[in-house]
Amino acid sequence: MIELSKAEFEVMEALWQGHPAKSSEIIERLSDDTQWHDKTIKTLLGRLVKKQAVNFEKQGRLYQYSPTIGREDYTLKQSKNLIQRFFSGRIAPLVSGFAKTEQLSQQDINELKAVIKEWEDQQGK
Amino acid sequence: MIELSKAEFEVMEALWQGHPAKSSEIIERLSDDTQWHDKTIKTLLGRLVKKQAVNFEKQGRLYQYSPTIGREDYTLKQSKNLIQRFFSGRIAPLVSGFAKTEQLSQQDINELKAVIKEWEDQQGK
DNA sequence: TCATTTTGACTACAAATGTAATCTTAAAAT
DNA sequence: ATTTTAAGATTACATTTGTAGTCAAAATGA
Repeated sequence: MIELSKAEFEVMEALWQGHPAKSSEIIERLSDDTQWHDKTIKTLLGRLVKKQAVNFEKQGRLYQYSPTIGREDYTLKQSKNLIQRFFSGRIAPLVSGFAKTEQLSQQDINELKAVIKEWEDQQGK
Repeated sequence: MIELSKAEFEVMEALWQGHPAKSSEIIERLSDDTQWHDKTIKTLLGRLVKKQAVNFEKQGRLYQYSPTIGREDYTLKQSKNLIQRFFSGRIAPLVSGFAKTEQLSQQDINELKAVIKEWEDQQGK
């Protein structure tokens, strides 16, 4: 599985916002959230290409970069990995701990209910 | 916040199992799960002391190590951090994604229901 | 008592990571 | 046409991490 460092993940975020994208666009997008030097971002892009999390096509002398992995896939895999390591693969302890100190919205509750309903329908079947 | 590497976290796991503990005990516990050389574990223990995740008391020429941070605290903080970075701080997307590919137990479901109930009681109040 | 083992302290070293700077070449500006 | 700029390639360098090895002192065994 492709592993991304935190900085690399930030670059992926910028790329997931829209692609293919030129390095100048990625740098532009990241300028909102970070103070990174453009050289830094180029370095990170290069590492992402090496890791095959990103690929590019040449448009003349410019490169058009695209992610090779989806945000959903990546974040979910990482989340599962953490849940495995920290909570023996069970999600409920995480949710109850989380709920104790974080604000849950009505939408969160609705989505949790939907998950439960789906599970119960599955059981009855 | 104290940040632990993966290897350091494994050592903490061994220490959380029971403490204070001598390095020989920690090494013994870790021998079940890893192939680490005892020197490696000593190094990691030293780094944990430096990071102040662990402290020790001298018992003669031996050290008795103890964690300074709780497992619950640490894992929950890291989880929140991940939820923040990956899901804008909302837990529901994680839960629904998780539920799609992982097995949920009846216990998980019960705990999720309890979280929901608590939230709803809070709202009505 | 002398050799051996064990503990903790210190040192080692490659890979990954954060954070750029320099070099080369082509395009853009004057 | 020459200078300046911008992109990508290559190089740099400190810190963190994984994974030990060496050294000194104390304890233990023969």
